[in-house]
Amino acid sequence: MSRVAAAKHQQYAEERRELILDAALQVFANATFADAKMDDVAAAAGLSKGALYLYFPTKEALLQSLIKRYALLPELPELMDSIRESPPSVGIPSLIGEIWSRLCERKALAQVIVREIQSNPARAKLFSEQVGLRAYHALASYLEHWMKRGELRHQDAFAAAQCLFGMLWFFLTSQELTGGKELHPLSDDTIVSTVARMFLEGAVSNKKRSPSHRPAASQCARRS
Amino acid sequence: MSRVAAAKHQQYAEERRELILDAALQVFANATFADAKMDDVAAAAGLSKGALYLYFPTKEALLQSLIKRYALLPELPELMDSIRESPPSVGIPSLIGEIWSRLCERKALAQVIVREIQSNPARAKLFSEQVGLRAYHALASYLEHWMKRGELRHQDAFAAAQCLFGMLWFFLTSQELTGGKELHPLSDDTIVSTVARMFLEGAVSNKKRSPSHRPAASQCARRS
Amino acid sequence: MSRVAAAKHQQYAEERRELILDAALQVFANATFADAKMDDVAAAAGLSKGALYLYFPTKEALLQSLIKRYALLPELPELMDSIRESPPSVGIPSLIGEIWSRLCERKALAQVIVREIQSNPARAKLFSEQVGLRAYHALASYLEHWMKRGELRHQDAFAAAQCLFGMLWFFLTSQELTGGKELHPLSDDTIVSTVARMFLEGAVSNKKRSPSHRPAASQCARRS
Amino acid sequence: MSRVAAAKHQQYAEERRELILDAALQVFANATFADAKMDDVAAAAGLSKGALYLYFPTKEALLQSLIKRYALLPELPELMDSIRESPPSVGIPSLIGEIWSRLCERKALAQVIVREIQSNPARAKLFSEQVGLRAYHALASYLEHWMKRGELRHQDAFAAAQCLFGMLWFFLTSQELTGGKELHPLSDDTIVSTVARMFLEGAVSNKKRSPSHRPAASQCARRS
DNA sequence: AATGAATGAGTTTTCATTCAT
DNA sequence: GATGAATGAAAACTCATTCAT
Repeated sequence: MSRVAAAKHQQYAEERRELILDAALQVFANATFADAKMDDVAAAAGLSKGALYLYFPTKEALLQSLIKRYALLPELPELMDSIRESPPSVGIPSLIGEIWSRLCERKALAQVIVREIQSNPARAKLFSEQVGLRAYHALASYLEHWMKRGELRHQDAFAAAQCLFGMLWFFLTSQELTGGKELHPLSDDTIVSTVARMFLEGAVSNKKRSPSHRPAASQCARRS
Repeated sequence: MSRVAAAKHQQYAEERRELILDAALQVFANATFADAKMDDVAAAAGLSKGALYLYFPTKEALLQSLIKRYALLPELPELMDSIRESPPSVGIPSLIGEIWSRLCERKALAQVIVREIQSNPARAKLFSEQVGLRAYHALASYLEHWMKRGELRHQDAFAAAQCLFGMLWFFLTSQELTGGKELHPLSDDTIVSTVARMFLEGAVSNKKRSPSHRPAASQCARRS
Repeated sequence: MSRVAAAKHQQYAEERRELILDAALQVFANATFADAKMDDVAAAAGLSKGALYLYFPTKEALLQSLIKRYALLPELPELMDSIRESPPSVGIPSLIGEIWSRLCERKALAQVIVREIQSNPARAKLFSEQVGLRAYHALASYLEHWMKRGELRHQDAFAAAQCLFGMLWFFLTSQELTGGKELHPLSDDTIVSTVARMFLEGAVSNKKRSPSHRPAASQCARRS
Repeated sequence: MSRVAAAKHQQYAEERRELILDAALQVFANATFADAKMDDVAAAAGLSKGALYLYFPTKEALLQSLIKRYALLPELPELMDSIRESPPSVGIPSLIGEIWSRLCERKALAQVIVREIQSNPARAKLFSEQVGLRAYHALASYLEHWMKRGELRHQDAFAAAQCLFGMLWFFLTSQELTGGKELHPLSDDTIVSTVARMFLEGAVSNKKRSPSHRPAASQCARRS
């Protein structure tokens, strides 16, 4: 086979894989991985069952490719770079807005990941190495940068990063869980601004807060 | 059968169910529900497979009983009652400490719930009605109470409650996901105090904050 | 479970295994192992497919159990013992008769073994260790015994043993191959006596053979 | 198409078939026919899978062509002709040497045949008619020729022929089975001379044998 | 009430065969 | 003629559920 033909080949195969991964994402999002049938994936991809196995050796490999390829937030490092020099009061709201809109686009993937990762060490490792830690490090390093400059309170940057992700993640995944969509719908704007203010300023009323006298914080600090 | 005998009967059956649910929780926590075998549940309970079916008609019923019975935070309303009159600066850190210790005890249950609920509408409805909303309402009503009194900033109380739960939940579930346990271990105290301060005060450094001029929040509000 | 109940259990399971192995032998003998279906084995055993897997973990394990358990000639060592003191002129014909009748009983097993063993190293090793070598050694040691006493010609005893088995084996397996059954049927007696005489005396006519002058043997020896 | 072009065509197709059969022989020898994949045959032939089907309609047809075309000992009749006038003491050792060297060359084919023929009536018939019987008849007729001349003992010539083939066949196929190759290696010369002497003279020591008084043979004859 | 052997529908995976290019 | 992607029927194996004991 000529070099050109081989390259065409490669590209075709890549398209096929993409097509199948898309289909798999749809199917895995609507049921547990274990409950999802390869038949359904095939049907969703408009292919025969056998064709799936031309591109992925097993069902498990299909899932792992899904986790790897559609990394949850592959663009996070770039996002972080773009706001690195913006102070948190500007950078964080903007960052949260970006993350939220991207997470919403990838809700199905997020669902699959949250469900399938914990129960399986191999998948957990894969996610942690390929996806999870990078995001933490990028955000934590941004926070540390501004802690040093005195804009942000000194604290464990990794823990603070988790607080931020935690709030967003919970809004994302709890909408179905709590029937939030019907019972207490929140607009994207509300979510983003709530998280941003909560992360930056907390819930305490402004008038109750004075630089000289802040019992809440000191108490809290003392407690731990 | 005499009334007394019937009662004994009832009690015995109840004990059996309890025994089986405990076993099921162990088993379901270590694997996906779909991957967990009834054989394993039976073995963990020290019973025969057949005996399981004397007390639960199907595997699915077993899971649903699990979700119902071991509600994730059944004592939350009482907890809220006990701090209702404490101002947030005192009540919130205390509440967070209590919730965290209870969540840690029930990590297995939390894992099962987070995994199995989303993929199945019936289970989601069950959780939402029986468990989820109550917790939100209790916390939201506490927050609203102190918003009215001017201690807390006015905002969507439901959203604020989600922020709080989100941070805790994420710390709970992300430890395995991100390899947090080995790579960046955080003590329970660190977690509790970090969440408490973050919820109350946010991440912004104190000296940067002035009652009269707060660009972060306004910017944030404008942005969204 | 009481010791008695456990023992009963064991025995029951053993009977089941026996039943299944019998069925498997029938099925594997009529088709290649690879072509035989577990459904067919189940049907032949009067059980469901699932029941097979209660007693044998895989199809391959079933075959290997078959090879091990129904060793082709487990009684050969005893047979050899019983004729050890008989001179070859008596012992060999008797031995051949015994072997032949036993082989005929186990024709199905022999077919399975001859087909399935060569293509799979694991099976070949199993057969060689569990079954094959013992038989060779037993016969070879008998032959050596009588070579030392001068009753048998000195030669490689292992090779001579193979000649004997080879003739019998070939009669056994070639009947279907060559259509021997219809085209040139041979009675068991003919086969046994032919092999016995051939092994002891060879094909050369008696009158042509003289102690002083034997061109055949010398020529043969010179050739190799 | 002109006659010439058609002939070229024919020849080309014939070459293709030859190429494929060679590849198939390699592949079928290393695994069971059922376990061998058409992909492997195609790869071994350096062709695409589709091309195989241009020359053989099915996998089964490929096997049957293999059996027919590469008849195990097509040259046996000629060999027999060439020794027809040599007395057995000369002709048999020479014949055995020739057969052995040819069998060794065609070990792969022999393996395929012995495995695949028995389990399938159609294949067995094919082999028997096309290949097996011719060889038997040729050898049997040679033996009968020299029985009549008094050089060989009178006996069933067909059975005697089977004895000869059986010994050789067994040496050929048992080398892997019994681990003979490692545990008790025999040189080609040893095998050929052992079989030749065994066939002609048997195992009995010469000094024990007297023309006038031979209990072994008579006993043997009486027994059966 | 308790058991655990048996069931069989349902799932993943394989591979001979086809056919559009 | 040649290719190899696609097919789909078939097979091994699993496991929730049943039921005779």
